[in-house]
Amino acid sequence: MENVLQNNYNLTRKQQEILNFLITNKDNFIQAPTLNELCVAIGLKSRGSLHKHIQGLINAGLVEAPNRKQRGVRLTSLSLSTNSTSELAKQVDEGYGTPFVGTIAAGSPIEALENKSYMHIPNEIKTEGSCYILQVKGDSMIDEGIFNGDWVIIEQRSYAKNGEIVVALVDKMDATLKHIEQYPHETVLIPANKNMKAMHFQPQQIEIQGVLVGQMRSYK
Amino acid sequence: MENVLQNNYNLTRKQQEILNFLITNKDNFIQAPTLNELCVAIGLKSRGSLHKHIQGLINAGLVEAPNRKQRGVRLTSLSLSTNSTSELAKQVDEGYGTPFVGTIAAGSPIEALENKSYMHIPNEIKTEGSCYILQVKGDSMIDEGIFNGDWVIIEQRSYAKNGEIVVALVDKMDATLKHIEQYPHETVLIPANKNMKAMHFQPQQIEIQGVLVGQMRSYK
DNA sequence: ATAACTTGTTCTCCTTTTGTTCTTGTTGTA
DNA sequence: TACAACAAGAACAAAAGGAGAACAAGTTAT
Repeated sequence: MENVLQNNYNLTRKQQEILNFLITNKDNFIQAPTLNELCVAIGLKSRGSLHKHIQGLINAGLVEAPNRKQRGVRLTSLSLSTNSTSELAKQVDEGYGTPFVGTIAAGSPIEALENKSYMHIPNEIKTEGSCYILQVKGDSMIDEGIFNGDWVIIEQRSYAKNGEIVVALVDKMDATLKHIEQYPHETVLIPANKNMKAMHFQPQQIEIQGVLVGQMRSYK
Repeated sequence: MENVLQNNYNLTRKQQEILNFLITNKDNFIQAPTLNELCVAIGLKSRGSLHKHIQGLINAGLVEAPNRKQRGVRLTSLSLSTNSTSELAKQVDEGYGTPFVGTIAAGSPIEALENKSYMHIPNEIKTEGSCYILQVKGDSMIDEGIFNGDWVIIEQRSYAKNGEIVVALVDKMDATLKHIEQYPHETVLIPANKNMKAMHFQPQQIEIQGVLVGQMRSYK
């Protein structure tokens, strides 16, 4: 899945990611988020690092944060009204629910649906972040209790901790759902199926497209 | 669409919190609350501290408190009109969802929650019939991909086909989630766990309380 | 009416949180 | 190799928040 945002400004990738996060989650914050809260939500450990990105968004007029006041980061009306708003964000905002994107099978690209549809899923199996749903094809995660035909809820995110289950894009070609272990010189994708072996890659071969946060199954 | 908790640009976090409290509880006070009452309600020990926040709300025109008169704190028409949509309306509008009843563990009665709660689940994992949700304790269905802590959606029903997964009440005592096989002179409950054995009962010992129609899991 | 009590107000002193700026180091790319 | 993007963390000042004392104006009880 490509980046859902169109780049109308000279934003860096990270700035774009943060803007995307702010737009998709603007209704999820009771109060305008502080830098620390955003760090946690986005996966940064340093306020200082985040601040630089926010500063870039402020310069672009997309975000405002009262100088020196401790009142959090807010979107400007500009960023809310321009077409820089991602399709995904718009749809979530309009109350369609969580987008059901398509199917994921080991060794193939994600197969998108012709007509995107939406499901209303409980908050218990999704996160504050921007989430989407895939249907699983195959048995590569069977020991983890993820079966052929199950739906998985994925938080859109480009990083992961070791051991998390991720949607990984291999060589910009094949999408797959696996446990991930990332080391400086190697990234390992580990299926949860006794009959399958872990696969080893160069870190740059792997692009994380999301992290598993929930799962559903129908017995009908 | 927006609720009571909407951000006001000029307010600090505490001011916003207090304003939210006043709005959501405006009908719960017989008289306008005093500073001391608000301290108790909000969790402050010092009137002086609270007064500073109230002063900020007064300056913002959102609250009024007759100067020096001992009349308590009340909302202005401004704050009442700009925040008229209550969260309650939202809940009524959306319906209550599917009841979350309690937990089910092999070999124990269903443990009901004191405060029943509700989840909104997608139609894909429930049926037209009346459904409820249980949280699974234990590993008796692990080979079926139902893990400890998973939620299961149960259609309330007193009969089942052979092979279906049911909530079965054994001897009017213990509730359990198992595959069921019903024969004229015997009812068998079959766990989905290689380490556990099927259990055989007289038909009259078993009472079916529902049939599994869906399952959910959180990886948060 | 007087005393006792409430209540809003102001003040000082204090801790925690937050935004900001820096330096250091890593990584990916032209 | 050089450069931009990015991350982590230290350090700092201002803002936000909290406790409590003191006081004056109103209210209540005796």
